[in-house]
Amino acid sequence: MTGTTKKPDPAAKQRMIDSAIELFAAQGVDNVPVRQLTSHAGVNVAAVNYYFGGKDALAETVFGELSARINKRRLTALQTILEEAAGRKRKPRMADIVAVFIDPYVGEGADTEGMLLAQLILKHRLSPSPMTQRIIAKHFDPMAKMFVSAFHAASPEIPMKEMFWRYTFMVSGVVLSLSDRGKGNRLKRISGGEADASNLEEMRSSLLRFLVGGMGASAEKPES
Amino acid sequence: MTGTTKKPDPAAKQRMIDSAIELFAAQGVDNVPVRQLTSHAGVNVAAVNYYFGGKDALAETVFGELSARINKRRLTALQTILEEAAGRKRKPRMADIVAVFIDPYVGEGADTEGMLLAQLILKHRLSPSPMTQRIIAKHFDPMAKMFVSAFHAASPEIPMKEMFWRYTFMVSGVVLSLSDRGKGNRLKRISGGEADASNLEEMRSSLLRFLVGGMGASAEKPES
DNA sequence: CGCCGTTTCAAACGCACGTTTATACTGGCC
DNA sequence: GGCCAGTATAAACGTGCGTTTGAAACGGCG
Repeated sequence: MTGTTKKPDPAAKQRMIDSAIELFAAQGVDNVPVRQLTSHAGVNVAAVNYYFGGKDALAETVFGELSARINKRRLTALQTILEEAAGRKRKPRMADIVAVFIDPYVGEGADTEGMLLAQLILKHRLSPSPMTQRIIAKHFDPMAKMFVSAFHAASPEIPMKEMFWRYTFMVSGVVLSLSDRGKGNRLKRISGGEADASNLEEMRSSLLRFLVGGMGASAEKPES
Repeated sequence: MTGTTKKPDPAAKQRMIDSAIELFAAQGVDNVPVRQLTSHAGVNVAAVNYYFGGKDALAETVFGELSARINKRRLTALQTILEEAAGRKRKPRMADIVAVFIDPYVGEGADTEGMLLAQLILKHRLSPSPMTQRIIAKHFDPMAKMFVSAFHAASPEIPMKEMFWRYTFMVSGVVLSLSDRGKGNRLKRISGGEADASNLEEMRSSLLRFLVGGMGASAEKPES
């Protein structure tokens, strides 16, 4: 026999999580066969069931940690902005709030994390499952309400109902735009190579302008 | 034997197309097993291969007709707007162009067609295939360029590159927001029932305001 | 050493799906 | 009536997937 052995491998579980993060982010959970994941992690197929109880449970672990981490950061950042505005006796700035929202997707060092987050939201929108439902309800629904009221504080003349709509548009715009990389790359194609969704920095600044304009737009019927 | 016969059924092909439109729009191509489709159309499983050559080819037929129809309408509407603006010696109105873009999704009577269109774009974004690639390249890429230059005509101070970005954000926002119906229904949940993406009329007017604000936003760094 | 709980592994299972096959039936035409 | 191109049908096929199985290997411990 060759030297291949069956030694217990204490780091196996973590390697599976790391592989899951990388592959789920790049391809989406449903496009990653567990065999690809396990071979990428250097682990037997059965390991994912042995350690996590199934592919879905592994995804829940990964998404759960990600969501907690991201929304904790967003929560404190949002509170800082609101308190600072209250200290100045002024309204919070739209652009600051939008930045807090989009930075997990397109901020510095968001590369893998941002895509993973986008994949979670996309998966939940396209085929909501009990697993995605739990994550969204626990981590994102409360955050969403805080964002909406922060937006409302920044532009109080816009009704809350309208803000809920705009929040939905914003989430959708960010999440799906972020997925325009790799093969498809429509932005790059139609722009003749001028713009490219792989350029996160550029995407961030364009997104910021676009979203600030949209979130703060007058609630009257647009005419010109 | 019962009265079930095997008579040739000349309308079978059309019934399959109708069923495909309805089911693909509601569930997405990949979530419609051919057995569901054929039983919905009252037809044998093999019929889709016999008449179309496969599920993918059936989808291409359906999407091809849809895309041609929609973009022909959009093209003439866009030209009317541009000519009318030229006649007035004024810039075209942002809101008019945005309306032309979103109406296939959320305009009057867009219900099934809009969802079907959204499913096509979503499918192409999430897993581009040769089939979706053909449809997009033939019907939508030229249209996209016309939209971008129309937007540029409406707001010439905004660079073309920026407009390509914003066009991507717009497409993403519309398409993914439209998918927030049925089970998930996040908008309805977080808004406490105030807003609901099933209300197309309301969605249209909110979208219009949001997108006009975003597409026309200043290209300078936002500050307040 | 001998045992035992834990971990690893190759193989197989069960299922859902798109597709193909072989056969049976139909209606029109000579 | 007899043939034939076109169509309809049930059954089977092949594939990719997540998961399960049963046995083998390991490491710590008495």
